[in-house]
Amino acid sequence: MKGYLWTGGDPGSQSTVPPPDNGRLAPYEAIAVEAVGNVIEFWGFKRNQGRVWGLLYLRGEPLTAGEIERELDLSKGGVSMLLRDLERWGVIQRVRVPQDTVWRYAAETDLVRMVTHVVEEREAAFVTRIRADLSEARRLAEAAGGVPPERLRKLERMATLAEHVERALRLFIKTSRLDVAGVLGAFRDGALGRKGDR
Amino acid sequence: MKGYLWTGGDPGSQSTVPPPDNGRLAPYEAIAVEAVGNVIEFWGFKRNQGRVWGLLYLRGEPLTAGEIERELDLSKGGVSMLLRDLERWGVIQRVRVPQDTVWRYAAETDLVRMVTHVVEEREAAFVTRIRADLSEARRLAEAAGGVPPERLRKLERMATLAEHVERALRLFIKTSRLDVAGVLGAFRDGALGRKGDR
DNA sequence: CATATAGTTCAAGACCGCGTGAACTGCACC
DNA sequence: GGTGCAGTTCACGCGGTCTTGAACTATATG
Repeated sequence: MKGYLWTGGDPGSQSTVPPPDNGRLAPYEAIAVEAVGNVIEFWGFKRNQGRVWGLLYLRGEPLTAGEIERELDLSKGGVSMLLRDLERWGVIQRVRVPQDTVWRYAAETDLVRMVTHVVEEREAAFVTRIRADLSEARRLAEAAGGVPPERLRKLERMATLAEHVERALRLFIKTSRLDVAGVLGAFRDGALGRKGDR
Repeated sequence: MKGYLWTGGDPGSQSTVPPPDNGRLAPYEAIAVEAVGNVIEFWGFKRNQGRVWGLLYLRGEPLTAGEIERELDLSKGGVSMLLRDLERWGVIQRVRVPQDTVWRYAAETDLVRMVTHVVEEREAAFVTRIRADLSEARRLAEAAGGVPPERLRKLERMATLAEHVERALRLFIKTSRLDVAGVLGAFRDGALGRKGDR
């Protein structure tokens, strides 16, 4: 079992078997949370980052680390790191409820923006690099001499190809942004008691 | 060392240290091959699948498994599996040179088509599934009753979002295809002594 | 100041995918 | 039939990533 909250607690009170994990997530919540987890993983982040954000978003009200830990069955340390990441990305916000001592965390609605942003950076940089490599290869090949022109043509073609993919990629991101903008509008008012400052 | 060709061979003849891997790949070849490897890995395939294809494409003429093994410093078994995969995807072709007993492998020019194809399948199916999950979650939530309408709205929004991402994705693939088509045309004649039958 | 709880950090370990290399099959040639 | 090489299959191990859990710091409370 993972829980780590009641350090000295007597675990035998509720039931002998570790309570089957997700403390109390309603089935529909579990599904939704997993869905977000999958999406986010798909885009190259950690699954659990998505799950945490999903939970926070769905719940609407800020949760404490302990609650997240329990609901999502994660370790204390893990939650801490996940929250830090998400905060750095700007997709959750750390809030302090009046006269309460613990931090709570609330979902920003910018998950999409973050994803497209990061993806943009990552992918674009990557594809650009590839292109550069291929140019370099062609340069080298030319310099070396004795390389059949046939091959030079191939290298050139590969580079061109990369260029085109790059263009398509950028277009995708832009489109995705635009296309999603409308949704985001509606989305935005779903944010709860915090201002969307970023 | 990886080489595995001369089973009973005396490895001491050439030099005491294992010949520094990539048998004879020209620097420019190495770069190009790695570039393809990176791209392909980026799209969720195995890096070495890309490297193999890259080598075959660049070389133009069909190579034997042994040659690939040596040039790319892979194991016999590995090469076999990689080639099988690539052949299944239809991006390389197994050819038998007249009066020669070994198989040789030649690059098809359809790498791009394959990538977009597979990506299409994978991603689209994936995103679709997410959407389905989210709908399901909403259904469950409604059925369960007692779920604040606030939440229902959120679930709905997530689903809508997924839908939009899906649309953008499809568009991307289509664009990429079109955009790349021109290049492919030029590409195509780069294929050597084999018919582009598929 | 002592104690308890919230939060952070990081080494150790679980987990997973890939490639290796050995055993095996198949085929050709002698 | 036997030898040798091309090709396939698969259990194992290596290397990477993610998570855990314990030690540690910070902060509040009596």
